[in-house]
Amino acid sequence: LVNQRDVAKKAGVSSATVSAVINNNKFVSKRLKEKVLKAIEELNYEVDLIARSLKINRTYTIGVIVGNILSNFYSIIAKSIEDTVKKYNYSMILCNGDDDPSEELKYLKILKSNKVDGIILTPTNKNVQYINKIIESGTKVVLIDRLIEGVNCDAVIVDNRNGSYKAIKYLIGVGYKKIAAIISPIEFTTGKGRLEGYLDAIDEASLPLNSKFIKIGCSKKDDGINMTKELLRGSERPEVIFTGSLDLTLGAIIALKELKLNIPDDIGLLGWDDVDWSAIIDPPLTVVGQPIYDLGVKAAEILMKKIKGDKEVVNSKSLIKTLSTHLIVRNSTK
Amino acid sequence: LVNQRDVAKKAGVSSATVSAVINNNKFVSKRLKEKVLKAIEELNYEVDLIARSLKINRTYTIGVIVGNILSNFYSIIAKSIEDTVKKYNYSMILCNGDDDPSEELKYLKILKSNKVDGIILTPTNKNVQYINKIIESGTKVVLIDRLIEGVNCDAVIVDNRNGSYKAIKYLIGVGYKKIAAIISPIEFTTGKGRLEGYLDAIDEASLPLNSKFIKIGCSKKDDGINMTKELLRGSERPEVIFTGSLDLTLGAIIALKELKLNIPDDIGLLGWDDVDWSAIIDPPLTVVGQPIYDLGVKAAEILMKKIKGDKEVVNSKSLIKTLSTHLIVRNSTK
DNA sequence: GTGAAAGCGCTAACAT
DNA sequence: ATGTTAGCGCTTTCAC
Repeated sequence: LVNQRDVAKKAGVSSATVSAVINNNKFVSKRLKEKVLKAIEELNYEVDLIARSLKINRTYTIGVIVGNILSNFYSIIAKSIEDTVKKYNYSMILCNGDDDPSEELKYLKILKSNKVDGIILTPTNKNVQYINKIIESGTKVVLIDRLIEGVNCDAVIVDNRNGSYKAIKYLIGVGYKKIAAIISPIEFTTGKGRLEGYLDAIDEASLPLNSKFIKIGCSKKDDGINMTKELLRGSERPEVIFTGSLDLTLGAIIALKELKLNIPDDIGLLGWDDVDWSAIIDPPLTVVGQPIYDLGVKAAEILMKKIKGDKEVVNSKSLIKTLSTHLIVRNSTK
Repeated sequence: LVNQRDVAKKAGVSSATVSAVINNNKFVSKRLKEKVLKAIEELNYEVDLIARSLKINRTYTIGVIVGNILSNFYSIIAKSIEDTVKKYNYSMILCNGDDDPSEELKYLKILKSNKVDGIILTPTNKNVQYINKIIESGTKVVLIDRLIEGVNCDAVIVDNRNGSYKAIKYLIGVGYKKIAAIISPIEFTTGKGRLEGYLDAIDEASLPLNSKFIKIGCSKKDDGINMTKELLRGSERPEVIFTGSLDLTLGAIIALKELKLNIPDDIGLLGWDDVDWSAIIDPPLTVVGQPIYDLGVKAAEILMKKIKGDKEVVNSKSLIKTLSTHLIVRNSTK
């Protein structure tokens, strides 16, 4: 490995001069600068970013930990964050927390050790202590999609309760009475809010609440498949299913197709998230759409401001930005 | 920040002893060990992985650079790699090369500086020099999905030419004559192979070759949309379109729906890659399926073996593993 | 068994 | 304008 000293030796200067040339932060005479550049060229030298960051504690990269790398929802989030930070000359490294606290912790540690300047994550609710430690250490953090108690930091989320409420209200409006819901864990604010909206709408319409119609579990595709099947095994069949996340929706569709149930004739389906395939599947899906790309953009922008030391943002300890959802009616509901 | 010296001071030992305790690689008396552990506990100390790796040149993490983070194809690849390396107690950080040589180079540098023990990437063909440099520096590399000339390293790919050949042959078999193809750039071995298969099958059947029926461009969704529309603007309309990548397929479907063309009555569609939505869209898609998850598993396993210094793998300079594709016939073709 | 000290590659005072 | 040097936090050889 060729290092700064090798370059310095070859150019006949000190390593400080080499550093100055590389970082362009001190005046170096044209003559020496050229010598150094030439030596760098010839030796094919490259700065060791890791050694540098050991020193300066800054890397110009941010880390992102998402809930489930397989989900299109998180792909879009990741892409929007990267697109945004790229404008600030920042790079992004992505980690798969997999909605698993121990994986999350592992990657939090890796990111911290790699001295990323900031972290954006969809938190599980088990690592608040460590997250606080990271914040105290000076690394900027912003939460996305989910909130957690006990950590004081900015976040950008969506009006979960309201999105869900509007959806169920719509279903009731078009005549559905037996409405089932498949929701992600209520320890997450997403699951909690989406369940609340469901409950509120059912209550408001004075519909009987049937606990057998409510399934709560992890939010991956397979969980969606399983919970849908469970739901349909019951003696009483719902007229429509509301699924409270993208992958839960995907799972429900797969299960319904497998059971050869026609949507919406045999059973209706109202999903969460509007993505590429939402409109092209059979039938096109009625969904609660959330501004996924925007979620990432907003989070990244807040993070960049915090990193740059923007007073307004830095002073407000925990700014929570809530974006709104909107109902998109297509053909999976009658 | 609390460091090893702080722990050493608190425990009344030397920092060498602290290091020994942490790494469990020297004999330390029970008495001192306990003291050290207690100090670590009380100070909430954590090793700085980056400082450590500056010293030992090992991180127990690998880096993955994918072509397009938005594509489900790459999500699956990433997940399968992570699942696999996790078994070896390795972590994975993911970067979005975005099929852009300069982004790829940027992330290659970041990964190298972060001293990842290995890298898996779907290469563009512009950074062979740098990739070779990385390999020479001792970092293990394995290519996935695409091959590039001029770099000597292991790779796992798919039988592109054959997959495409079988698909077109099938189309010809069921009576299609005017067969269009939308393919990713032929500088990539994927695009090249898939085009070859198309050409070979057309040739073998002595069908006239219509250059207007061949569109070659980037492999993102929007490119698929645009090329499909271009194709349909021509005076002569193909009877069926073959799309040579997942996102190209997605784009074609979106474009066709937008143009209100019925699949397969107005025009047939044969796509590439079998993913979650392939079978649930309208109509269910006939596709060339490739073992996506397996691609990642194989690549990760080879990488792990190289990192562990497995003789067999390390000695064979550039082992290319080719997995096979298979045609899945559904309803998007007549 | 344990500790002192050198050094990984870099940056930033400080001295010249 | 350029060089000397200390030190970021860690590991590891070599004394003791």
